Amino acid sequence: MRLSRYFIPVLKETPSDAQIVSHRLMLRAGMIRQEAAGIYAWLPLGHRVLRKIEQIVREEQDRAGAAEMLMPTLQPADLWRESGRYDDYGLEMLRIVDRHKRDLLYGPTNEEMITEIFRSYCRSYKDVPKLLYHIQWKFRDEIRPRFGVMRGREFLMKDAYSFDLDEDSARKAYNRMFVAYLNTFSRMGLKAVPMRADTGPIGGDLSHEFIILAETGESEVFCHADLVEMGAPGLDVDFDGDLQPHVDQRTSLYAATEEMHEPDRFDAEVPENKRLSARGIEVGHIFYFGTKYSEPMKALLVHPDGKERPVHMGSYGVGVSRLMGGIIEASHDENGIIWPESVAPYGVGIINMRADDEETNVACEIAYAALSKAGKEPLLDDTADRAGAKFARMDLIGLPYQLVIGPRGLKEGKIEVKVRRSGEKYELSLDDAINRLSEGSFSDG
RNA sequence: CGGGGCGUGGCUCAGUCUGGUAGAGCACUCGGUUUGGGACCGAGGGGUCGCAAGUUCGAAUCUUGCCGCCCCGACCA
Repeated sequence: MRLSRYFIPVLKETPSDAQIVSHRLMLRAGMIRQEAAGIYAWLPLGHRVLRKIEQIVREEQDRAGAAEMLMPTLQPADLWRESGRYDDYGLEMLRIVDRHKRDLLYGPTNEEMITEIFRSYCRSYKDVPKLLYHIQWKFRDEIRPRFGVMRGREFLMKDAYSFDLDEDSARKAYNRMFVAYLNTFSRMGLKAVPMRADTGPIGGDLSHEFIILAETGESEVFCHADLVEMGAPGLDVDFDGDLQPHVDQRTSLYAATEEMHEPDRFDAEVPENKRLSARGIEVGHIFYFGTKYSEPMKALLVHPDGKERPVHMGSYGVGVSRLMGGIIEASHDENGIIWPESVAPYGVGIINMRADDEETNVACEIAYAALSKAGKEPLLDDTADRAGAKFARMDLIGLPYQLVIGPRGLKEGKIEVKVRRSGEKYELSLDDAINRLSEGSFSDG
């Protein structure tokens, strides 16, 4: 993409509304525009990152054996009357009446609808297990939206739903999602720690929140420090094999959010030098809830013994739009965003230092064509702006690598590569720079 | 929803207390000088002062109502 025809309305000054760093940087980098409290338009740069995050989530869901589908944003109220949640959900649910005076709602989640779909087609123990997911916009009319896209009213979410014969088999689905989440967040450059979450009336140990540590996190969290650096199982993990060891390895160490925290246990189980208390951002939540919906909604399976019993379900959410804020919170400096390569809107920023210099233009075009061909998705700054403005803007939008091409360097046959994260600069020939960027032989640390 | 605050060119804000008919910086347009880390000089365009009613000779400024937005709290992917 050429910047001269692209649309990145960067802001020099920080909008007064934004308090936390990710919100500020997203506004300043021209990624989003607020249209109402907690409702945002995604401008081209923000939209590209959103799609990259979404795609990683999708790939890891598919790898874990989940099947993608898409449910509507609007749902009939009757579905929610069946589960009893129409009245329970309260004002957070946005209710809409259509021209026929039928009650609708903008879905805050999809348990009811997926249960309705499942029960329509699945009757036998032979029909399970099933693991379905979709990535869809949701709306929760929060009393008080804040923190930009991290706590908006409208948000993009991946939610998966599992259907199994009993709790034991449901645990296998749970473990698939547990491992898939570790890999998903790891691919985005995040260190996500699974923490035991409240299971409500169901009880048991099958609910975890996936938390990334950041100063601006919404809640306080407590965990064994080793969990943070444990890493993910890896993309070659066998999802049809036994995943329990991966889960056990991470659930055997103490990790709890504020509401689940037990100070005495924390002190007893974690050596003093490993006790970590920090702020955390919840980016995923997995939950086994048994027959909570299948029972009232009559999603029943005939078991081998001929008897009907409600199907056992779990749900598994990832806050896709929230993740963007989370990634920025975890990866930025005073000059702007530092995108991990996997979610960066463009791979390399090419800065044309002098758009009126023929030799410079030619070199930029060569680099642009070569990097495009190599799949590096270059963004070429071909504007007539001054050097300082270009550097500042490129730092702000945080592409992992910058290629600086100008007359001064070209005189010596050199151009400059800057690694955004480390600030390291390399003076290279144009060909070397193109080759090394194409191969990915620079490390962004 | 309780508490606090804000709404004035695209952005950041001053002006409101003490009413006199709207300003600055940035951005934008034109001309010139510049050009490797957010240039400089000159000229110019752009504002129903959130909306409505009221008080007044006169309202951005005072009064009332409404709307929107932000922050703290309770609640949430």
